[in-house]
Amino acid sequence: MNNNTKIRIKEKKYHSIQQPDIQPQLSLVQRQKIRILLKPAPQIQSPDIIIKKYKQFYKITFTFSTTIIAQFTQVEGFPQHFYLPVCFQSLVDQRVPGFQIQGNNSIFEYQIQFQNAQKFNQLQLKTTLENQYGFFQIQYQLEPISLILRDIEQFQNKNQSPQRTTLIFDFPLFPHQQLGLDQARKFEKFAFLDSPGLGKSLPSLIFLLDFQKPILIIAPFIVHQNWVKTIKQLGIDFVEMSKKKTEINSFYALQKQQKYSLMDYSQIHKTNNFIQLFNNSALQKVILLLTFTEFQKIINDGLNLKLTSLLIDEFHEYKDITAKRTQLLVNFCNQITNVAILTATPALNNSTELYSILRILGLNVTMKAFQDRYAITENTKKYQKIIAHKNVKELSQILKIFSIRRSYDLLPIPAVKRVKFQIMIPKTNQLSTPSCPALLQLASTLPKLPFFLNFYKNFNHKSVVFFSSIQVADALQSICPKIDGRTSIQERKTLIRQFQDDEIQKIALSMECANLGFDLSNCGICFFLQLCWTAAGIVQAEGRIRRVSSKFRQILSVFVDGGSEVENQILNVIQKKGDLFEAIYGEEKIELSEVFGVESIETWIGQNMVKVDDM
DNA sequence: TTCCAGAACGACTCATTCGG
DNA sequence: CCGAATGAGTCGTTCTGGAA
Repeated sequence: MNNNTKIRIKEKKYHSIQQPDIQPQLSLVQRQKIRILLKPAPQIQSPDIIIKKYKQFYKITFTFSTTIIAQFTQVEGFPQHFYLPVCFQSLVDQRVPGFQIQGNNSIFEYQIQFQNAQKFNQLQLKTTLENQYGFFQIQYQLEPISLILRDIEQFQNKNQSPQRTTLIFDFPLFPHQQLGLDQARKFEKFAFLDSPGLGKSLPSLIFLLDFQKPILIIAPFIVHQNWVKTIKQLGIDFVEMSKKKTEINSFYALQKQQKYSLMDYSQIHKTNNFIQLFNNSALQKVILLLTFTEFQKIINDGLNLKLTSLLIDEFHEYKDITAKRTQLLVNFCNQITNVAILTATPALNNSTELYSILRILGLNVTMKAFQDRYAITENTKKYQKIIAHKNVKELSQILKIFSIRRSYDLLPIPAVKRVKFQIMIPKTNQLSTPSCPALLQLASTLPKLPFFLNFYKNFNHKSVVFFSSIQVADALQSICPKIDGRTSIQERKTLIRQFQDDEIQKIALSMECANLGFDLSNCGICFFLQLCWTAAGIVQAEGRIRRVSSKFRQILSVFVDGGSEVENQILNVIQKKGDLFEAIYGEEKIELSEVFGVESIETWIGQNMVKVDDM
């Protein structure tokens, strides 16, 4: 038996170790309904913080001497600890050194008393809370008392000895990135929901670095390279130890305190005493880059990661709260204090998709309560279908507290011109409407495909074609290179590089693959030969060419239209979904401005598509 | 509930490298 | 030189998302 064999056996042993799952036993109080009111309070004097447990309720008292009481009665749907950070934050903002909470289960009444009444008056406070947080439209439900205690404890700690040190990095942030970071820094858990291309990764990483803990990054494998790049950009010290396999695998755990080290799962295997390393508080400077499955493995191995902070990239992959992986993440996030969520498409289809974001951020309301409040459902024969949204303004206000979303208007990126490109198809070619959705996409495409292929063969401008069925991909292959689910990562990179370097003029991209991290800023025209089912998908796809680094002032987004019924159906679905986006974030809708024929496309391009450096 | 497509992964094969 | 270890590539499975 040689040395290597020994190591392998050791690792297997380590994997079989099952650590007991230690879950804190929370002492629960009954949920109760409260509503927020403001009224003047009598003057009280007492300097100490007292937390007393009675038979039926807890009484929590902070510093006294105040003139305002916020009373909470009759609330449904939200936990109290959800608004407590907000209260705390508003107090911190107003430089109020202390306040009081009095809670009483039996009479369903809570009180928060603010100290230092001279600095603001009742009206001011009410306006501030209303304007900033929509405080008085939001209704809350009480959480387990231990969570309230935890929040208060955190608040105490923060005020007495601020745990958070703000790190300064040389790398300059855009103003909007700085703004996002500033808002995030008021919270322990935060969601970065900016539009694609606005740069979410840097601020979110800095946000977590502040906490001085090991950082776990969960991201799809394909964007790992981007993260390595981001981390390098920050100028964080780490040492490259090996150049085997791929670039990703080339960073080994560096067991020195002064430097950050970037690791991935394969290195955990290679590090025998990883558990000891990770649990050692001295090892705070580790950034662990994982795919979700690797993360799952680590959790199953029983590795204690409770002292880490977590960053979840492309969070829309976890939006189904019933999915196993989402459940796992929610449970894990409840045990740790610092979480950052990143996604550019928080709500693709309906408002309930925002639920898992709020769960990760600490909301503990049931799915049913959330759905009742924010979605309109319709009972079909077999299942409950969500057909529309309601109370979106309120939901939007809640989201604006714990997350930040900005869209393109912040940046000097090219405007987008969306047009319809009409292809006339002989009527006999139209297929009957199939029942299966995937076939629906295909059926809408097949009749126009020969015409488009013929057109595109002679189209001599740099452009991208988006498709969604592999059959279409195979057809397009005869004209230009394509990237779909079957293309390997290496191949994708090569193609993208060649396209950016003008070696290839035309390229076909699958809508699904286009979601992740491609930068095609050297191109100004995209064709949608097929559509996906969501407005956000289209924006994402356009986002590949519509970037800050783009060489164009205006990009052309062409919807290839065969004029069939099916296509109109799909477009309707997309536009309906766009409404939700607009209602929550006030973003632009997908609307087609003009109908172009073959000649008018050429003319328009000739007149408008000018590269910036040609001007 | 159904179906299809894609992502990720494990199991497997095959070729190459390494240690004794 | 042989067998074990390692790496690359392929195939099938599982899970998820999306529509009706």
